[in-house]
Amino acid sequence: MLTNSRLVHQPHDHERCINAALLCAHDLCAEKNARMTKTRESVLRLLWQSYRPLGAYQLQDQLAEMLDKPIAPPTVYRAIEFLLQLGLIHRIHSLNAYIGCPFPNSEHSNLFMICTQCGSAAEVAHNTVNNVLQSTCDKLNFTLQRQSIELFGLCPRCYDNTEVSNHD
Amino acid sequence: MLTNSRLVHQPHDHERCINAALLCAHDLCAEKNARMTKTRESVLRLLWQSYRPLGAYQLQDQLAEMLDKPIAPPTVYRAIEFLLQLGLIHRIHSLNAYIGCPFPNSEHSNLFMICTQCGSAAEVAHNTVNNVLQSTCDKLNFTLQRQSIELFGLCPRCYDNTEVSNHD
DNA sequence: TTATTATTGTTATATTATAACGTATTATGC
DNA sequence: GCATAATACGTTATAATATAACAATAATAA
Repeated sequence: MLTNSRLVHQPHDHERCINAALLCAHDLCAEKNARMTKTRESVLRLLWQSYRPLGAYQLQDQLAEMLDKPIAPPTVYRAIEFLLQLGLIHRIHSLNAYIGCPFPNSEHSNLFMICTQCGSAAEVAHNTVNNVLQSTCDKLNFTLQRQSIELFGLCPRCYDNTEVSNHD
Repeated sequence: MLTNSRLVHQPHDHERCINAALLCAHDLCAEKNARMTKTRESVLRLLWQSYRPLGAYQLQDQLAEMLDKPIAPPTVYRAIEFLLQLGLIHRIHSLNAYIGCPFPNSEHSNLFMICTQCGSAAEVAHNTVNNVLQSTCDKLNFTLQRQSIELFGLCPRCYDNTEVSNHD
């Protein structure tokens, strides 16, 4: 199992995560002959900075501030589209929001655990899950191409907080 | 495993399915003291009639035709909201569309197999899948509340058609 | 340098969803 | 039955999300 769950839910030096992700993104672009422009990198950085998925118009606001100039929706959506194509970010459909992918190189489940309390989203890649889904598809003669798994509930931290408040 | 996969992908007397679903919906309403009005029943029928999920504005058009009067978006969204609450329909987030639930009574996976060719969506309830997801959440101390699983690929029929055309 | 391609800017608009408030309908107590 | 409350629907306006189309600019290649 591969996950950023602990990093999402526990304090750590997140600047290092962000920098590593950006480096990795640059490498991937070099490899694929794609251009990591200022706009695209800024969007990727913003998505990494946030522990929870950001909507396109939240990104628009933050990007405008970061680049200190007005940004129109198409600019944001183009950057999103580019990063999605490269697998550097994911779309969370049930939230109409986007988030940085912690392991863009590996085959994975596209599985997210989204906290209904704090909004954080952790990604999980788990072969067992993939295998079960694949075999279910096989049984029904469904040729699986891609998947989107969004789990909602309480993250460890918010669960603990709830417990504490229940003791009041 | 519980699924409507075969019904979705093979010819059959679908009128009977629709009528059974409507009857079942009426029962559920009686049980919960909810009102199955004409508008709500019409929306449910339309969603059942279609083998693929329908968007709110597709529903608006079809509902206007069915009831022979103009229908505004809020009317559609209210009916959708009502039916969602009762578990009679589901929302497919990645499509912004809605579909009738073939087994509203049973606990289930909220798992859909959506054909990228014909757009059909079959629902699957599978304990094994649920268990694997639950245990994955347990491992990461994530308290699962609900889930949305959307699998994309080729349904049996479209896969067969593709095979045939590959022989050309 | 010039031609070519890729990216961004800009304006307008499509698509999906909801807020707010008034009217009509249905259920309930008397 | 009738008054009352609760529920559902009609209507208008608008919010939130996303894309189309074309002009301007920047990066790359010839």
